[in-house]
Amino acid sequence: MSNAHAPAPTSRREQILKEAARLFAERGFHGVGVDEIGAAVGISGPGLYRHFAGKDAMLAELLVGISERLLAGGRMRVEEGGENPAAVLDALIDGHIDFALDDRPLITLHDRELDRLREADRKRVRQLQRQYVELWVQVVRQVHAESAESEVRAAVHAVFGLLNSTPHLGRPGSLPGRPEMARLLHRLALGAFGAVDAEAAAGAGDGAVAARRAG
Amino acid sequence: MSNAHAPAPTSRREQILKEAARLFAERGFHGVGVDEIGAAVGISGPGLYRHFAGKDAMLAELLVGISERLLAGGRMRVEEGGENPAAVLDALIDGHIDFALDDRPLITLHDRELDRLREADRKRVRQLQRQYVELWVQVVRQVHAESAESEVRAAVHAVFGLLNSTPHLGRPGSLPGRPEMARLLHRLALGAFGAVDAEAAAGAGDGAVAARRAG
DNA sequence: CCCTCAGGTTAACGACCACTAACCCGCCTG
DNA sequence: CAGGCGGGTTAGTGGTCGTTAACCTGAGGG
Repeated sequence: MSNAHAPAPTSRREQILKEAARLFAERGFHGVGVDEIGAAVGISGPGLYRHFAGKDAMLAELLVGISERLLAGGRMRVEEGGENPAAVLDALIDGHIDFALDDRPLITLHDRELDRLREADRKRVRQLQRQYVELWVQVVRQVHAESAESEVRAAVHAVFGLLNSTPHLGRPGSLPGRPEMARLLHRLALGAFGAVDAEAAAGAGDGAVAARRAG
Repeated sequence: MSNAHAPAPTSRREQILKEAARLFAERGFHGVGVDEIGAAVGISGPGLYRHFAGKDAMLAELLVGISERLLAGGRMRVEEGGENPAAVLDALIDGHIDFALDDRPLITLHDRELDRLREADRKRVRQLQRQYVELWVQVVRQVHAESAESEVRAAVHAVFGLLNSTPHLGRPGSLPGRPEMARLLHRLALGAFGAVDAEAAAGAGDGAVAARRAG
C-alpha cells in the first residue's frame, strides 16, 4: 500500500521481476504459483500474461539478466584498472560482494534454479557464467602466477561459494553489519586465494596452519 | 530388472532415500514426482508409501539425517583431538570436505530445500545446524583468539559456502581430481580463516594480500 | 465522438500430482 | 497346510496450477 520510496519509473515488468525473484528464492520456482506473484504486485493471477509469455519466461529473464550484469560488471572492472592485477582482483571481489549483499534473491536463484530453464536459455546462462569464471581465473593467475590453472579455477568456484554464502545466514544480530561484512568477506576471499599456491607439503593431521610463502 | 550390482544389505528404505536425494538435488523437491522416485528404485509410484508416510517424510528424514551426522561427526572429532585446537580444526575441515565431496546431493539439499519442511522438522534441522556452526566457532576462536565472535561466526558460514561449492562445479576435466580437490579446499579454508583477524588496516584498493601474523 | 489498445478482470480447462483404495502374491511361521 | 504380512500392483480421486478465453474499462488521438 504505502509505497513511500521508489517513485522511480519502475516499470511494471521490473516490479514483477523483482517480486518473482524474491518469491522464487524463498520457496523455489515450482513452489510459487503465478497467483502469488500477481498478488505480490497488486494484480491477480493471469494478469501477468500481459507482460510475460509465462512463468518460465520470468525465470529466464531473471537468470540471463543477472548473468549478463555480473559479466558486464566484471569486464568493466578489468578494463578500468588494467595495469595492476591485484587492484583488479580487489575490484572484482568488491563488485561481487555488492551483488551478493544487495541482490540476495538473484544470487540465490543464480545457482539454484538454473536447471529449470529451457535448453536454449540454460545454455546461454551457462556460457555467461563460464565467461565470468574465466575472467576471474585470468586475473587470479596474474596475481598468483605459480598456481596451476585447474586449481585456480576450482578456487574461483570455491570463492564464489564463499561470497554467495550470505543468503544462507540466519537472522542478523549474531552477525556483523553490512559494511563490516563486506570487508570481512573481502579479506576471506583474499585469504583463500592466497592459499591456492601454498606448498602441498602441509601434512594433514599436523595442526600447523598451511605455510605461506613470504613472497 | 537386471539389478546386477549392489547386493549389499542396503535396505530398501536407504536405497529410496539415496535416489530421492539425488533427484531432489537435481530438480528440486517440487520438481520431482513420486513416480520418478519409485522408478529410480525399480518400483513404481505409490509403492513408496509402504516405506514412507509421504514425500515430505522422505525430505525430512534426509535433512534431519544429514544434520545429525554432520554434528555427530564434528563432536567426535572435537573429542578425539581435544588438546590441539589447530589439529581439531584440520579434522573438522577434512570431515566436512569428505561430506561435501562424497554426499553432494545431501549437501545441496541441506541448504536448498530446508524451507519445504514442516515447522517441527525445520526447527529441529535448524537447531542441529546451529549447534554445528557453534562447534566450529568455538574451535576457530581457539585458533584465532583475537577475532570477534560475530566475525568468526560469519567466517564459518562463509567457509561452509566455500566447502559446499563443489556441487556447483561444471563437468570435470577442467578441474582437479578428488584428492587434489580435497587438499586444495583444505588450504582454501585455512587461508580464509587465517584472514579473519587480519588488521582492518589493509586498505581496499591496495592489492596486497592480507597480512598474517606469524603466530 | 468513436475507436483502439494497454492492461486488467473472472471463469474455465486440461494436465499433473500426491495420496488412497482395493487387490494380489510369495514367504515365513506355527 | 493355514494364514498373516511385508511389499508390491493398478485404478481412481481431489486438489493445485499454468495457461487460455472472453469480457471489461479508461485514456488518448484523429
